[in-house]
Amino acid sequence: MDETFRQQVFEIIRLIPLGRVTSYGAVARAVGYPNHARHVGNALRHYDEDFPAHRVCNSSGQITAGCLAEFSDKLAAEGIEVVGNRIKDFRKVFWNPIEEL
DNA sequence: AGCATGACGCGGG
DNA sequence: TCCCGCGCCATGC
Repeated sequence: MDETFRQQVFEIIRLIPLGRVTSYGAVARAVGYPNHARHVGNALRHYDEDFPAHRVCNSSGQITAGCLAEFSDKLAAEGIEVVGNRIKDFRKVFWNPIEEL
């Protein structure tokens, strides 16, 4: 994917409010690429210290295996509980980028 | 050009 | 809800 795609993905994710989360697919739709959820994930393979990548999970509220430990800690620090690899009350804390445009 | 892969999504059963 | 299959699409070999 091109650089602008990544820029927009990062931009949207920075907008996620503290204590809320969203999904790869939702971000993809928000930047105008409805069928590129996988690429959103790819764009997130590297990010800065302060970047809230932990606020992004799949459409069913599950955290990807490799980042489980790190993400659940950060999420817990923001008041979001993680049970197993799943975000508790996902529907409640879900933030939809589209509705915020 | 063909095939596998991946921080994914969705509809069915 | 869980599990599965299929769709999706850039990338790399």
